[in-house]
Order: sequence, then C-alpha cells, then structure tokens
Amino acid sequence: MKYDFKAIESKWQKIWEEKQTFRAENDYTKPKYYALVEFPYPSGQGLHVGHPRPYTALDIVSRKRRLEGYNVLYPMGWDAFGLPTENYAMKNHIHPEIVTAQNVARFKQQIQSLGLSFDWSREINTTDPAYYKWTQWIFLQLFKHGLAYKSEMNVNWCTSCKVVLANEEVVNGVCERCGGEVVHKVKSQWMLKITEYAQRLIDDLEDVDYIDRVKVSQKNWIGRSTGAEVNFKTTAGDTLTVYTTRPDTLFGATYMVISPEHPMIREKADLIKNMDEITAYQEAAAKKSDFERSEIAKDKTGVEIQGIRAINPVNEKEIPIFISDYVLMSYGTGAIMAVPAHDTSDYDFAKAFNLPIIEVVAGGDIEKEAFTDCATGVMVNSGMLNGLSVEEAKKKIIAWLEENGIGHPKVNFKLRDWVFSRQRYWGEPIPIVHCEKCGFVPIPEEELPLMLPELESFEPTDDGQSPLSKLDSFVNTTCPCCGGPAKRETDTMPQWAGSSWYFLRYCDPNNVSALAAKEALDYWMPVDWYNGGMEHTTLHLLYSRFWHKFLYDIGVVSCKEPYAKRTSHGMILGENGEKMSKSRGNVVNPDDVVNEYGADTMRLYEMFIGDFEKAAPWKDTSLRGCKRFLDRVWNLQDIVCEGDTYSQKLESSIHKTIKKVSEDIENLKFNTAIAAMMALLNDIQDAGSLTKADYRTLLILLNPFAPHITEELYEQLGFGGMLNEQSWPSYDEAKCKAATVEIVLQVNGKIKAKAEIDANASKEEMALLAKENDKMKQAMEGKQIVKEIVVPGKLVNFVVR
RNA sequence: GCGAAGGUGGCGGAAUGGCAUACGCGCUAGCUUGAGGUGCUAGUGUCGGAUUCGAUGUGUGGGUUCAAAUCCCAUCCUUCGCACCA
Repeated sequence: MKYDFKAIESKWQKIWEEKQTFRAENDYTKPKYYALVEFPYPSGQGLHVGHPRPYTALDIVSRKRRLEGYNVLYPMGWDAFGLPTENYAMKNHIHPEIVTAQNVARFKQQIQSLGLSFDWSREINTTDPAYYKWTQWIFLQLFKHGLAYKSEMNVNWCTSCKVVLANEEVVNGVCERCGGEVVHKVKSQWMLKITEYAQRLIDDLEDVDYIDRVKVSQKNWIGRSTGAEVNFKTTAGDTLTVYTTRPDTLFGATYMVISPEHPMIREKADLIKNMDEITAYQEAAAKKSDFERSEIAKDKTGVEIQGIRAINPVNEKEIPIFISDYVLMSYGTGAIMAVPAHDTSDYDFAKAFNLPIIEVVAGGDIEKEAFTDCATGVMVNSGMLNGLSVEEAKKKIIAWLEENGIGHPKVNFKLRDWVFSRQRYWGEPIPIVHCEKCGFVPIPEEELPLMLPELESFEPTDDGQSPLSKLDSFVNTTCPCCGGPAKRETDTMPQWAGSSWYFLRYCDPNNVSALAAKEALDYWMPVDWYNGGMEHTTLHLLYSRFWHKFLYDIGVVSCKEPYAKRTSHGMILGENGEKMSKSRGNVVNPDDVVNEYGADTMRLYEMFIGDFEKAAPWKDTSLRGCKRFLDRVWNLQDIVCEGDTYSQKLESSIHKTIKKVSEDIENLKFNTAIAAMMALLNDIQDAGSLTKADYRTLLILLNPFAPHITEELYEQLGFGGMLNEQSWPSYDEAKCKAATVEIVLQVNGKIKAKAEIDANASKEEMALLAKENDKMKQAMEGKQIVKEIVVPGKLVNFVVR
C-alpha cells in the first residue's frame, strides 16, 4: 500500500480533535510543562512558511514531554488588535471586527492543517471584550499604583499613520510599520513607568535561562551606566548639574554643552547676549527628526552662549557653555561637562570649535584622537588625582565631591518610560475619564470591560485625535468620583498591551472574576520554555516582563519572572536567500506545501532545513528529500518481522539514536536529530530487516516530528493503543557502543592505517596492535619511537625520530 | 563607531582538541521502471598517479600541541542589532 498522506493526516487530525488528545488537564497534582510560542497577528496575507518553524519546534518539545508523562500546556491564540487590520477596514469599509474574524478563521485552518498539538479549548483573542476587560483591569492597577500617568511629551509622530510611536517602534528614524517619516511633536500622552523597573529587569536576568544574545540586547537596551552628577556654578549665580560616567576626568573639562531644550536657556534669557542666534539654533534642532539628527552626526554643530560661563569646581576656572543637539534633554540632566581629551564626541566638537584639549589620563596620543581606555591610563594634570589609576581616581573624586556637597554618585538608564497612547480605533479603550474637578479618574472596575463603541468611520482626525473623539455619546460621561460632567479618554492602548500578559490568560482562559485563578497561575507559571523572534527582544519581551513584575508586586502572580527559558529561531528566507516578500516574488505558501507533500513532510523539512537559530533559505528539492525519508519509513512494513526485542544487528544503533534524538530536541538541534533518524534508517536497510520492536522505537522517536504517519503505522502494525499514549524510549549508555570499533593508527600525526578492535580494548592492546600492523612497521622503518599516544576507542599515534 | 553572531564541498549543513565534509540536496554511471518531480546500486573536496597510491584541504597570516575547522594572537570579509546615552 502506498503512503497516502492526505487520507492519513485528515484521519488523525479528526481523531485528535474528537478525543481532545492535547487538552491540558486541570489536575494540579501532576508534573506540568508549559510550552509557549508567540501568538500571531492574524494578517490578511495568511500564514507564512516562517510561522510553522517555531510552532513545530515547540510542538516537538510538547509531544516529547507528553510521552515523558507531563501534563503539557501548549496553547495558541490571536494578537488581533493593530494597525494593518484597521487600515484594511478603512480602505474597504468593513468593520475591523469582521476583518479580524475572517483572518483568524483562515489562520486557524492553516495552523490546524499542520497537526500541531495546540490545546484549542484555551484559544484566546486580544480583541475579545472578555479578554481586554483584563487588559484594562491591569492598566487600572498600574494607574492606581502611580505607574501610569499622563504627561506632555515630546513624542515620535508618524506622519503617515498619524499616530504616536514608542521609541521602540521607531526604526532607523522611520515608522516600524509603514516606513513613514517620524517627526517630533509635543503631545499629552499616557505613559507607563517602566523605568521604575529598569534595575530589576536587568538583575533578574540572572535567574532565567535565556539565550545569551537575548540577555545582551535587553541589557543594552536598558543601558545602565554608573557615574556621578556634578554641580557646576555659573556666572549667572545658579547651578548647572551634569551627569558623567568619567568624574575622574573633571580636571580635563574645558567647556560645557547643554541640550537645545535645556530650561536654563529660558530662565536666564535676559543674561544671554546672543539670544537670536540661540533661538535660531533651537528652532532648527526642533524641526529635525531623529533621523536627520543622526544623519549629520559626524559634523558637530552648536552655538556658544554669550554672557554666561560655568565654573569648574575642581580648579575654579571659568569655561564656556555651548548648546548643541548632540546632547539630549531626555538623558541624564540634559547637560554635560565636555572632556575632549577623553571622549570621542567631545573631541570632534572641540576640534570643530577650536577649544582647548587637556590631557588628564596619560597613555594615549591626544594629538590624534581621544583616549578613552579606562583600564590602562594614569591620571596627570589633575591635582590631587595625579598618579592614580582611572578606577582609583573615580572613587577619590566622588568622595571629594560628596564631602564638599558638589556632587554624588548616580546611576542612569537609557530606557525611557513607555508611551502608551495611540490615536487609533482598533485597540483597547483606556478606562479613564477626565473631570474638571477631580482630574483623571479611573472608571470603576465593575464597569469593565469598557467596550469599544461602534463607529461610522475609523479615520483619525487630521490634528491627531483618536477616531473615538468624534463620538460624543462615548466622550461625554459623568465623573465616577463627583458625578459631575466628564470626558472619556479617547486614545486607545498600543498593540503591545494585549500581548504583555496573554500567557497568564492561557492558564485559565474563561475566568470571569479574575484574569486567571490564583491556583491555575501558581500551577502553570512560569512558562517553562518560550520561543519567539529576536525582533521582539526589546519590545514584547521587555514589556511583558515589566507587567509580570508589577503583577508580582501586587500579588496576582507568585513568580518574579514570566519565562523560565527563552530561545529564538532564525528566519526562513526565499530560495534566492533574500527575505520572503510579495514584491520579491519569492513567497512560498504553506498550503501548497501541505497539499503537495503533506503536513508531516512540511514539519520535517522545516526542522531539517538547518540550524534552528539561524536564518535558512527555502529549497523545494530538499523538501523532496524529507518526503523520500517518510516514504522509506512507510516501506519498512515490507521488511518487518515479528520480535519484541531489538534485533542484534541494530541494537547499538537504536540506543545511540534514542540518546541523540533525546538530547538534540532539548538543545534545539532538530536538524541533527532528524539526521540521526535518517542514519538509523540507512542502518536498517543495510541490515535488510527489522523487528517490530525496532520499528516501534523508530516510530516513537519520529512521532514528535511527523505525528500523523507514525500514529498510522503504529495502528497498522497492531501495537495496540495510540502512539501518543506511549512512553518515550530510554537508552542504555553501555549499549550505545558497538562491540568493535575502528581505530586510527598514526605516525607523527599522519594516518597510516585503520584497524578493527574490541571497543573495550586496553591501551596496551591498542599499542600492540599498532606495532604489529604492516603499514605502521613500514612507516616507522629504521626510526625510534619517542612517544606513544593512545586514546581508547579512537586512535594510536607514535611519535618517531 | 559600539555590541553580537558567523566564514567548512556545486548547495543546505555535520563535526568544540583525535578519521574534516555525518545527514540531506544536486550531479555522474549502471540497473529498474517504461508517458513519472519513480525505485535500487555504486561514485562524487581539490591536484597528480590511475586497482588498495601520494600530496593538499575548513576566509588569510602567525602560534600552542604528538594531534587544530575546533584553543591563542593578528587580520580581512559577511550578516544582524544599537547608534551622538556623556
């Protein structure tokens, strides 16, 4: 009989559905395993061949865990709020809710055709009011704890989407989504104080098992630095505070630079003699987008403030103050002391403006470039610091600054608070009203969910107001606090809101009185293994860790970190090695692959394509190789014979393969796990026959990768029961070795011969064998052995002279 | 500029001090099939000798070692991330 993958796959998918085979049990006494993949945004394009790569990988892990006896939770859902759906709805005059439902239906059908073992009884959708009720609830808790606030902010504004973007959403100066120009705009925005958690978000990375590159980029993004704040008196009689990571170089500070937005300029305007010039520079800087600012990064621009000078506290010298857009108001104090001899940007600026450069750390050549090395330099021209190392000097100067009330140690972060408002329709309404008398008031929790109202048109207004602002019946309300007239917040939450806690909802998806029962959370959390894209490292991953830590602080969850382990997959590229996209014409549709080759071949190929963590180009011909492998596994039926033990010829091969496959799955080495099973198949065909026991083990090993064909063969061979109810096979380390091994015989490190020997042969036996070998004798003719190296089971090497 | 990952056959990739190229694709030859994106067998890094041989070979140049794709130093290139963060 031929391998009819279509019939087999639909048969088993139906059986699994009827039997609820992959339903996670609410039996909290069993050992649990929570495997998670990022839930997709159900776009109009349908599933991409990139989606199944991580889904299949953790499906393999989940299926293996079930065979190992765990109660496994492997859920799926839809991150369905967002701009593309809204834009599509606007263009085609369909309600986003309808578009979302259509897209979800298509995605679900496509995902189900792959035979992934998701527990569909726990499916969630972020646009479901029963779900976003709890997104809003979390927001209210953040508000009540002072972590959500509204503030006038200089924000990133996408001119094409007409929407505010978080810093994380601005990529190369343009909008991450549409590529539109991003400019700065001052707007009143809801903000979340993620910065309050900056230190913990770094510290707690110690306790989790994330791949290194994820930890590194999170740390870089949070950007912790240590240094000092130093107060400089000015000739205007006030104080300017700067932040520096190099207080040791204070004696080399020859000028000061403040940001164009620094408040001092307004405050001391009457003392500034060149105000026109300053204002012109400020205006030019304000107009520039971040992209333009960084494009011209190499050429330093600025204006000296005439009329006010700063006084260096260590030597009482007056130094000039400049404004320049290379100093950002949003970091540190918006003012720096410039030490051109030991900072690259200051060096460039000093060269451009012909300012003095004083060396205070010896060891470099400041004629040529700034000397920034902290490890080797020795302090010079620095009064009391002379002769000290940089590290010693830092300590000493900070102590001196503190003693004299001039400064103190300070930690700074690059991380900014999270801009949380979007002027859009298709998102969670922010559950706050504004009352003239009471200010911002949260709506009572029992009124949640605050439903997204029906609208005629989803267009944002030209002045950047949310579409909801056009609906008076929504906007006008009464204050929950005083009962007077009040207006609702009309901005909605960003797409990242719903995905910041979704892993908690899976634990108890239908709970109406809490985001999930405490008992369920305590049992399932933390997620044991979370796999997702590297592109989410600084957005979703950081945001969700922040929310989780907050929920931990208020007692909702019992673990500090949401994910015990995080891994990441590489992208699947087009056949030409470029990113798959419609415009490049290299898109592969997963439906076509499933139709032509079957889900099992598709799954196998997605895992065999290369190193899971690296990008790999799609190749149709290699797909055929995987189909061939399954055909050959199917055809083993022709040579199988009775027998409930492993056949002698294959025993060590089978033990070796169990070990290899078991270990490789845990280490993301799916490609070599498959290669090992292919090698076993080659061994079986060399042997000419196999027992049922041999076959059975091969089927169980292959089951997580190709669940349909293995389940079918298991039934046809009459083993009884379903394969997914069996146990993962174990191996015997001793039996992984063959009885005899081939060893290599070398003279001076060059291979001269090979020989069979008992696998447990002693070093002496091996050396003797080598000495008696004709080719070895020939190679050593007339020479003296000066050293014998014997590696058991591997090689013998004689060093001769 | 800073940070991370990487550079191995015609291709995807194995090998983390001990037989370089496992496994798969492709290709060559033979058999099979006889309307095929079929099946089987043998071969397939390079150069030279042509049966069972010799040399050479993991970006480049040095080094450590009996032994290096693997460890160390230098250098070039590719990809990704961050980018005036004081």
